[in-house]
Amino acid sequence: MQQPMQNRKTTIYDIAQRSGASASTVSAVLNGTWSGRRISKDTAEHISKIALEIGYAINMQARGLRQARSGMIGMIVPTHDNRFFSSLGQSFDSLARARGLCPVIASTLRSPQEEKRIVETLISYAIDALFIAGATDPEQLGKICTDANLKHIYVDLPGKDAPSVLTDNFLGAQMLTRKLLAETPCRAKGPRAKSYLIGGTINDHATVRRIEAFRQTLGEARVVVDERQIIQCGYAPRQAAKAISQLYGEIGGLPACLFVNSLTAFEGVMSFFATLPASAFSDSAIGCFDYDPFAGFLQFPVYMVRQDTHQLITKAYELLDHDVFDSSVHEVDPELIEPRTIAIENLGELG
Amino acid sequence: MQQPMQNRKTTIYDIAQRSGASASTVSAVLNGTWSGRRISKDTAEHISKIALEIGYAINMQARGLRQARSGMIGMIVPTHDNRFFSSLGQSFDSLARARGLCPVIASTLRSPQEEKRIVETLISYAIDALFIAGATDPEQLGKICTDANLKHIYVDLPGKDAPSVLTDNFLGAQMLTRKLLAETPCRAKGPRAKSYLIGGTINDHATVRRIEAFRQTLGEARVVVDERQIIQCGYAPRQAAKAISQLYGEIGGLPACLFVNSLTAFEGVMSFFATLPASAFSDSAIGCFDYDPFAGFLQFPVYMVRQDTHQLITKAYELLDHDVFDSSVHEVDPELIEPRTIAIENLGELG
DNA sequence: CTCTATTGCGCAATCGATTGTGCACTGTAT
DNA sequence: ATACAGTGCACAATCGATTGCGCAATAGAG
Repeated sequence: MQQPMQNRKTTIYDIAQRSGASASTVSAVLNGTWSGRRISKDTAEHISKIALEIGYAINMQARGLRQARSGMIGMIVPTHDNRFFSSLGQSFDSLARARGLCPVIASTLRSPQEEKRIVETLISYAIDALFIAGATDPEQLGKICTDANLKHIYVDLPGKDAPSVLTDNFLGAQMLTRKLLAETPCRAKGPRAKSYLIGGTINDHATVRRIEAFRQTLGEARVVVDERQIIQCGYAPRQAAKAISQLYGEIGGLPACLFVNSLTAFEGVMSFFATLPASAFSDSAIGCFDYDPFAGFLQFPVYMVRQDTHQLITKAYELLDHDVFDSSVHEVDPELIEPRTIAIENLGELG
Repeated sequence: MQQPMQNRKTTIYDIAQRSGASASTVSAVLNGTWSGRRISKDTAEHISKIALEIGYAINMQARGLRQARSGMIGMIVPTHDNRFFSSLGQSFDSLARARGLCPVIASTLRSPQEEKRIVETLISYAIDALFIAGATDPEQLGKICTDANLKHIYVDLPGKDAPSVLTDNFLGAQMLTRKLLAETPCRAKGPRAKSYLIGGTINDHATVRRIEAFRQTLGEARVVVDERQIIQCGYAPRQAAKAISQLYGEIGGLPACLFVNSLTAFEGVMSFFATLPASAFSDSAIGCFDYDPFAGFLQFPVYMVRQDTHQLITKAYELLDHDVFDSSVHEVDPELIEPRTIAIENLGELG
């Protein structure tokens, strides 16, 4: 059936020759516009059959050039190797393919130069839309997209010039803080009786909202939070390890309530915790914003907030479909995960 | 500087007009072949300046159409949301961009139909090469790639028609099994004194090699392994949970030595472990092929094997660069990670 | 001063699919 | 028989960059 080994790939012209029809007819048949072009059903079926036989595959670059679109949709993330972003990526990928688009996920490594380069590259490939998930300089990217007339949607961070889909970080942090306060053994005295939030940076909108909720929730419990209880050490495990170690030294133990602001920071915290005796945790309630299945099974209970990545991406696609281009903000509720629970799996590993 | 808002994007023809040069000259200047085409340095600089001013961005579809290449490189993985594959993805992405290629990672969800569709799609976009990491039907994909004249390299699974880069699964499993045997408390009696391997499927080459090593290493210790000690329950957490629960019932506790074949299976195992008292683990040595930072900090020690994803991808790119197209197999050593260790981070989160 | 090299660059075809337009033919109403 | 509407399809331009080829101008040789 297949033709042996032409070095050149088969084109609509090859099919035109074999079928006796013109290239435009073949094109119309293969892209589904044939009835609109008043091609007879017989012709259409004949051509389709030949295309199948010789194993025709369309050249998307040719189509894209003509149509000034590519059928690809892009998303930028800080890194792939992160539970949250890879989960976003999985949903992005599945939903893109479900609507016939080719997903392209690129990582920026949190570098403003890289994220600019990447977006420009994606624009050169004429992607049909861009999801911006994690950007150090959203304004810069927004301007580039606008100039290039590229639809873009912010995911997990708010943008000024286009719609955003966010986790309700305030709600999540509020749930987590309340839970931690409720579960705190309350035996700790002095500086150890305080609550601490560790990890993240002020540049990050999510972190800002979580801190607000942390403050307000503690305020409801008539506790005043001072600056030293909010430890902004970034996301890197190493920094977090250093920070928690220092705190431990300063207050002579773990605080009654510890809110870790990201999984990567929690990795660092854990590497310090590993040096402590089991008894060190008995007076503390520990929580983490973001979910990891194993983190729920440590020696001590860890409360976690799980963002609904699938819903975030689903909403983002809905905004695309409905041609929403204002700078509206759409929030998705996260979920509080109790210790020793395996959360419902993402699409990936249902097998 | 920027022109206000042309609906159409600027092309080399726009630059040709403004500079007084021809489109072919502009093209040569912008793609770097100008000295080969004997364009003067003055002209080149003049054109480059104009291109910068009006914010020209090349149309990669036009270039790709003409050159029958795209400047994109593809990789297929089962899922994004998996520590191993997302780590592969991160290295793939970084190294692609380092050599000026646009990375495209697509997930197959372990479906033969999907993986076929995806590869065909990528071929339609004229990707320059494809890394196949995780495929249920590698032969099928190999044939498609060969027919399309597409360079492909297998990563983490061996292919028959192209080079493969693999973790030395035998070595990894041997290291892990030896470690587990050395660390087994040896107090368990009867059926609980045996060693068990749980997770994975026989269809998977990695699993096969790991089982071989498990068997041989136990053989060295003069232990015969029967079929029931190798529990092939797939990768899904749920299946693994069921399997370990059943085993626990059958042998009246945990085995002296438990080799879990993947992180996802280990998630399922953990969800069962969470129902057990801490004392249940005292007679067992537990290990997992694949690494998770939190899994190292559970109530009991967990020995893990960490695959060197960066090296796997680096080698794969080297094979591309050196035009290796035979079906040679290249192995990369994994690393045994002791409990309570944070392994060296991947590129992603160096911050 | 003529003749060949070399320099510098433009012309036009090309990649493969899409799409606006128009031609030929059939059927039908007048 | 003439006109008119529909049917079914082909022609050729087009998207934007690349590239083989060739022409003009200048430089240097004799």
